[in-house]
Amino acid sequence: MRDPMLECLKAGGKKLTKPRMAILKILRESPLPITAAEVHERLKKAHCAADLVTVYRNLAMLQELGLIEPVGFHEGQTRYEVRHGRRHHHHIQCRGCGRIADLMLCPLNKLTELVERRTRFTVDSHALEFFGWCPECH
Amino acid sequence: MRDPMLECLKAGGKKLTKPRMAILKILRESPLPITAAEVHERLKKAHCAADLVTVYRNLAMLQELGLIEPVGFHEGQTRYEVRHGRRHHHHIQCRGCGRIADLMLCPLNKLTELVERRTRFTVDSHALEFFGWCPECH
DNA sequence: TGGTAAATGCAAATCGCTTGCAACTATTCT
DNA sequence: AGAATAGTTGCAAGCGATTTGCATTTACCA
Repeated sequence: MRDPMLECLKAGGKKLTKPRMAILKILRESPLPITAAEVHERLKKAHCAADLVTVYRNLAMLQELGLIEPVGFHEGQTRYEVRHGRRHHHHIQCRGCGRIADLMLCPLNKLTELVERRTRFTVDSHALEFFGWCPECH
Repeated sequence: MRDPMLECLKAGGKKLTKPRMAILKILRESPLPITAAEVHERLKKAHCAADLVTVYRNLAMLQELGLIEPVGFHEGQTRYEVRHGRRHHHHIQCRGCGRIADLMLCPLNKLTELVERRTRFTVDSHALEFFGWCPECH
């Protein structure tokens, strides 16, 4: 097999069903975080249509296994992005057209320690998104 | 008058109604970001009950005027926090009990320029939240 | 004080997401 | 290969957060 994501699924006692494989493929092919509705839409286009409920259930499961990560932009819906094999990074979204771009940087490695010292929390993860205007929108 | 928030409302052609003033008071008295439902609840307790719809409409309006700011923790609901007169800062939320704490720091002043150079977006704002475990939860 | 634009409350609608359940299907065990 | 079974799926219904339509009320400027 030799596919770390599939191996992780097996290790978790998950079955490699047709809808699941199609959903995973779509997630892996998307360079940017996508919503459940978008996954569902792309399934249709790829003639592997699965129910939207199935999409939600698989997204939840993949997130639990740590294979995908939620990304939020205050849009009223959650986007997801594959984690495996991709470097930790953040995003910027255009306030005009909603376009999202990857931001291959993270200034927080050093800061985490400071946050832990100040708050006495154990920091587990963080979310960082930028908002602004893309070249086309202004 | 001499209240910058009220002045901003007037400048926007907004009326200073009773429900609105009560909502504003609650937001200003909350040291941490709160949800629409929480505002609504506290209105009741303060015997200034207003409809939940009114709360939502006012939150949307205050956000448009830039007087309050949304804060998201992937909770399925949006929290809001007064901006005026408070220093720019971020938050950390406990994955166990949901408790939120202020984090009076922002490592992004310098970074914004780099982001703009790299993406060609004009950066307008950013959101940064930390997640972890508070002392009580572990 | 009256006129008017804005705001409110109520009911109903919408949206993103979750749950219950009966019908399937990938895997595992003979 | 075939049966047993645990995990999955689709459909219908449910749910919580937020929005919309509309008739009624209210702040506030002339």
